[in-house]
Order: sequence, then structure tokens, then C-alpha cells
Amino acid sequence: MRIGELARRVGATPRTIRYYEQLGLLPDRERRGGAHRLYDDPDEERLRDLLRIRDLLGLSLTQLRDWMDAEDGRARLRDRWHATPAPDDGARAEIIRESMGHMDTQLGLVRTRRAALEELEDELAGKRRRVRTLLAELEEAPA
Amino acid sequence: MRIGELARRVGATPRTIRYYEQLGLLPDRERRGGAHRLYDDPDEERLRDLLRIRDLLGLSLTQLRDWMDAEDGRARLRDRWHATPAPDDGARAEIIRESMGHMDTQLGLVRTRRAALEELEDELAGKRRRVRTLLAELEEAPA
DNA sequence: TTGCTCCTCACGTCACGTGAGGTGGC
DNA sequence: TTGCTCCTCACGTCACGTGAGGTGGC
Repeated sequence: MRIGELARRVGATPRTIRYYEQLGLLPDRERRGGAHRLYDDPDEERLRDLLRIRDLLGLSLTQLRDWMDAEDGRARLRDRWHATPAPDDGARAEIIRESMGHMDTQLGLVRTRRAALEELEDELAGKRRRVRTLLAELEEAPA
Repeated sequence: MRIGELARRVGATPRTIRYYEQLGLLPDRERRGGAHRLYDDPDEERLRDLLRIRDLLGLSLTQLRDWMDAEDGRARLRDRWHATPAPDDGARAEIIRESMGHMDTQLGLVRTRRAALEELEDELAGKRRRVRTLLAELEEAPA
């Protein structure tokens, strides 16, 4: 698909996609003769992930790059794992542990934020309940 | 307190506080002779609220202004309510209903976001579990 | 060939960051 | 009086938005 359709699908703009390509967040798509960029489904999936993490966690694009680098690293590790069920020399376990450490960092970020949002939601819900009670009293007992 | 201390307390910078004042998000503090800005505890509370909503919901400062305008409106309404327990002519109930409508909008925003974060958290937790299982197998049964 | 979408500059904008040069207040 | 913090410009930066002017491809 072309850049306009990709943008429409994920709810972004062509400008954002080009900017992310420039920063290395998206691959520099093979363009025959410097012409139009063409994207496939995995590209769309990656872009969705980028926008989702950016929006939900409020990361800068530099932080987003770090996040995706780690994700890519894990993906490569997983491929290597499945490709070679080799004898364990301890190094593989070590790499997995490192990968886990990074996942824990990610999970910590998400959990902290979700907890903060839950607190905000509880506060708002409480306020709403109080106002609703006030309204009910007003309707039941008009002076 | 002065702007530096306020900034340090809430985890912002003096520049941000001045910018928010300029946009009308914070009050233009009385400054005798155009000198230093002085803030009190309610100012700190308001700034905390601003930063919290901005960060958790990712609002633009224009949207943030709308949010706070509604909050301020509700606060004024509440004051008026407590000041004059007047006879009900229906107008008060109407104003409360309007206020409720806005709170529902706010709650909807927060809930949508929290649900999205929960989904992300579940996905990450699932990935982590799978990697952990892999690691356990590796440690228990070395080839 | 006509439309539509894409291309690359390049300047504009939002939300601040970061000095420059000068003044207030314990 | 000496430090420290504050003040107001004002230019820089990040993450894009928005034309200007030109080209690709069904």
C-alpha cells in the first residue's frame, strides 16, 4: 500500500510516517527510482505499535527508539533460539535474563501509569457519585 | 513560595510555570512592582492537577484549558450551591445536569485510556510469562 | 491526457529548553 | 556588599502541520 492509505489506516499522517522513517523508527522502504514508498502489513503492524506506545506512555521519539530497539533485539533472539536448539553453554540463559530485565522495565512503566490512571478514575467517579446524589435529592424533594 | 521552589516541588521548571501563566492556565500572580512571583498552596495544588491531567491523558494545552475551565465552573457552581440554598426553580438542576454531562465526558476519556493501558499490560505480562517459562526449562534441563 | 496521490524542500507551530543580560531580596 | 534566585527577551528544539512547486502511476 502507499503512504496515504497506511496513514489513513493507522490514524496518522504521511508527514509523521516520513518523519519516523527519517529517524529510523520505520524502515527506509525500497523505492525504485526515488519514487513512491510502498508498505506491507508488517510495516502497518510496526507503525501501530509505535503510535500506541507513544500515545499510551507519552514517550519521546528517542525513548520510543530505545523501546523498539529492545523489542527488535528480543525478536532476533527468539528467531536465533528457534533456528538453533544448540547445546546450552550458559550464554543463552544469560541473554534471556537480560531480555527479561528489559521486559520488567517495560512492565514497570506500564503498571505505574495504569495505577495512576486508576487513581484518577476513582477520584472522578467519586465526584460524579456525589453530584449525582445531590441531583437526586434535588429532584425528590423540591422546596 | 517563589517560582523555583514551586517548580522543584511539582517536578516542573520555572519556564513551564511562566508559560502556563501566559496561557491563562495559572493565575497571573500579584507582583508588587513587577518583581518576583509568589505562590501559595492552592496554586501548587492547581499546578499538580494540570501536570497530572496533561501527562496521563496527553492533552494539548488548549484541551487542558477546556478541562480546567469545566473544573472551575463546577467549583463555582458548588460554591454558589452552598452559599444559597434557595428555592428550586429547576435551573439549578439543569446546571447540575450539564455539569454531570461534562464529568461523563471526562470519565469516558480516562476509562478508555485505562482500558487501553490494561490491554498493553496484559500483552507484556503474557510475553514475560512465556520467556520466563523458556528460561525455567533451560535451567532445569540443560542439554 | 486528465486526476489523484505522491515527492522534496522549507517555513510555521506548539510546548517548552536554554542562554544573555540585568535586577530583587534574604 | 556578596550570592542566589528571580526577571524579561529571544533564539533553539522536538514533533510534527502546512503549503509550494513538481512528478509518478492507474
